[in-house]
Amino acid sequence: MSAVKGENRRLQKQVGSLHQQISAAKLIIQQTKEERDQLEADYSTLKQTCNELETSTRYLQDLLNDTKSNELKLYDNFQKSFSPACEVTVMKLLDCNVGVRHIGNVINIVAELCGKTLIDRFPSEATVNNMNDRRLALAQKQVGEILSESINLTLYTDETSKYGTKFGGYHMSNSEQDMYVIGLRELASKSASCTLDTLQEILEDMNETSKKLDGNDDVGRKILSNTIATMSDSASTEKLFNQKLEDLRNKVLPEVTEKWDEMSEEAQKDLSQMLHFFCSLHVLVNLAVQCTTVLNQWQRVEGLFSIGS
DNA sequence: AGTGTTTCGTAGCCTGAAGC
DNA sequence: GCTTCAGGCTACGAAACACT
Repeated sequence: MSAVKGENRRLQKQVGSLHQQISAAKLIIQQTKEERDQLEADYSTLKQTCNELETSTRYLQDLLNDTKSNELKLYDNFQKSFSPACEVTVMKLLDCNVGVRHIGNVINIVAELCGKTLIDRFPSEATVNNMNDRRLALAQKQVGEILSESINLTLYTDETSKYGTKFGGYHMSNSEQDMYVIGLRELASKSASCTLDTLQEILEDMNETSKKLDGNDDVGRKILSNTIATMSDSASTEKLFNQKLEDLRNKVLPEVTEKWDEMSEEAQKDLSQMLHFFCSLHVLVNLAVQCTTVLNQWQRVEGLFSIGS
């Protein structure tokens, strides 16, 4: 009996020892796992650093080659397009009001000044025009981005006729008083609905551009919801336009405002409220026209009296 | 994706005449 | 000598088209 007990104790000891060994093994496995994770993280960091260094080396090598070489290559024959640096240069020259027909020559002349010779080709007028279209699209996207992030926007609208064609100008300013042109479009008529349709068209275009470039298709609605005031002339159509704009904005507000449903009715009403300002220049112009007519009349009467005397 | 060419209407520069 | 004005000229952007 005592032998059995002794054997039992021995076995229990062995089991205890095995448990200790298992725990130690588990600990080692855990430590190994942690070390492996750490090594993997280090490897990833080193790989990233290595890639960055390779990129820097390539850049410096290109820079060195460019410095050594007298040749300037703007066109990539493999990709069949001009380099991004060339396109940026063209856009900068267009910003300086260099005519599209002269861009190529300007690049050539400046290259000569820097002791470089252009190889292959430089952008033609048609290519510059294409780049200009892309420049405008980029500008539209940038304006859309800025305005959608701004608060307290004011919308300025005005219409004019030129050689029988009607045009609408749309501008916006933010709380820092920075002014942005968002569109100058041809209008079918100066009616309020047509003016509003064109504004919606402009916002939709901004949406499309933003969507194509970074997948954001909410720019137009954000700009509309951020618009809290309008400024226009005193034409009756403008007053109707303002009303229609408010209606449109009220439709959009619940869709883009966070926790709209949790807001009190009063808070919702405050957010929906818009301010409308009207330019009085036309009143002054009309006054000046009337004054001129009266003064001419008076001058004529005075003249008659002088002749009479 | 880019080139070359043409057409159109417009804006702005240049120049000469006239007036002060 | 300066300013203003009108007319001519040039360059411009935009669009269209055929082509590479």
